Amino acid sequence: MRSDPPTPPTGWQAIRDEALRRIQSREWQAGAPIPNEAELAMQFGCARSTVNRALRELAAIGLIERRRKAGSRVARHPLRKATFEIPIIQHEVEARGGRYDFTLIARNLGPAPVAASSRMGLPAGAEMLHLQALHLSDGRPYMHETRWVNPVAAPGILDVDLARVSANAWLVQNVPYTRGELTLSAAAADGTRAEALGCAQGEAIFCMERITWIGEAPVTLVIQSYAPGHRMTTAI
Amino acid sequence: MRSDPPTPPTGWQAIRDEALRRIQSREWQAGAPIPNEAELAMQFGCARSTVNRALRELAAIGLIERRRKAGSRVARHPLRKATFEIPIIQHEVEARGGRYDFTLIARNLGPAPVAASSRMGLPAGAEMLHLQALHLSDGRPYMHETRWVNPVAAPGILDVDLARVSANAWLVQNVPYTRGELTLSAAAADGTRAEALGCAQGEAIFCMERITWIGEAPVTLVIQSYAPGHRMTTAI
DNA sequence: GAGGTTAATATGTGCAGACATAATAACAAA
DNA sequence: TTTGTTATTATGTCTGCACATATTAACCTC
Repeated sequence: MRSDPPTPPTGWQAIRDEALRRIQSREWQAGAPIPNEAELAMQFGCARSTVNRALRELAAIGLIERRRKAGSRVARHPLRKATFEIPIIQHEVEARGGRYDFTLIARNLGPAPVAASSRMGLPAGAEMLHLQALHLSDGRPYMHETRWVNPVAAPGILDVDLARVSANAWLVQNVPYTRGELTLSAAAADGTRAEALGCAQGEAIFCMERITWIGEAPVTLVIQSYAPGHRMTTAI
Repeated sequence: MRSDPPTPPTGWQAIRDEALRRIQSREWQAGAPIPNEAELAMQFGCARSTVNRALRELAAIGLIERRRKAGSRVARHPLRKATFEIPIIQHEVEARGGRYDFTLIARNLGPAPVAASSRMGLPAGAEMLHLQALHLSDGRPYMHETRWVNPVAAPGILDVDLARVSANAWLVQNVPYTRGELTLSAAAADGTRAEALGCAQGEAIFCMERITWIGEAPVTLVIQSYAPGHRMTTAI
């Protein structure tokens, strides 16, 4: 049940861990400066660059703050960061031991509602491809997805048979994005989603919304609604 | 409105960006190997370690996959990672321009319900401190928090006036954790939370659950329920 | 062929030294 | 006191080199 590495790390990771230990044991107090890199290099008998590497990793996870000339100090408010992997639905389902499948519920090309176009920064009534799909695990509804695709940014998508290839899979392979925004929220299941997910209307569902851009052009807005009870977990 | 750095990056960041550009322009195709570090160092006229640094960053965000001897290749499924900062409520509220305040609703020392103790891996009926608090923004409910604290791992907390100092603030300053787990989900507001948050019972609320350990000992389990409409956003 | 051994190779990490840069402290001038 | 200038300092980064290590490819034996 233990997932720790059996052998203790060496090199820069050992130094990172030792620094971690000193922080956690309050040997290095919150808010207080820690010895500078050169001194730590002496203590650990290694090069400064090795210490630098170790401390840089700690700074990356928000445990220490570093400033030139001022040195490094233990973060007073360990503004820790949590990292989630943005799931690829098929993998996620299969990792849970389910058989993956998906159904294209709707496909319409036409003017998008203002709610969608404005989220994407496009003029009202812009022509967009609207898709609705249901992702299944062992034949049971797993996640409902409603998506708008800007055909200007992803022209090829109009010729794809999206009942065979999921829009996400196609986009990821064919229209790499340069920037994106991800929003998590909770929402009550409306009629459409309740029906698709097979749950009661008004039930609380976990939503993940993504917008991606290629350069300045918005590519797609997707709202994924998970079946009730879905949880997204990560180690911190 | 533009947040890009005005001056283009130099050094390893320039190389990272150039590699990024080649991936996004499909000059380096998804799934295909990219030139090895030594060759790229030649191309860019820099040392291999500089290329190494750049590619390591790209690997860290999941855009390329690296294996010894096999070399680096563009990830076929850009399993991108999203990083959220775990919010410190006071800062979050103030960043949104609100005035922060909080109220301790309940404080009980006694055997914890099985749901809580089992989540923390403690025997049923273990003695724990149970707290309920409401965090306010401009006097309006912002987030409801229910928390169990293991007094064995955080003994000092029993003597703290938790109506003045929030449990989170005290714990963060006094009991650094070595490991944690964070879970996001959606839930329907039960009676307690609906009343506290001033919303209808059954309304969908966004929940963040955290468990932290110090060594092998569980420290605290906290379930934070945000007022309806809360959204958690990050750039990817 | 199947299976095992050996060599080749790309990345991972280390070192010492150098200079760049940001932020501070010390100092001087108004 | 305030303001501007000049060191000083710790981190940021780069270089060139070296060796470690994981993984593959080539080879050899049966």
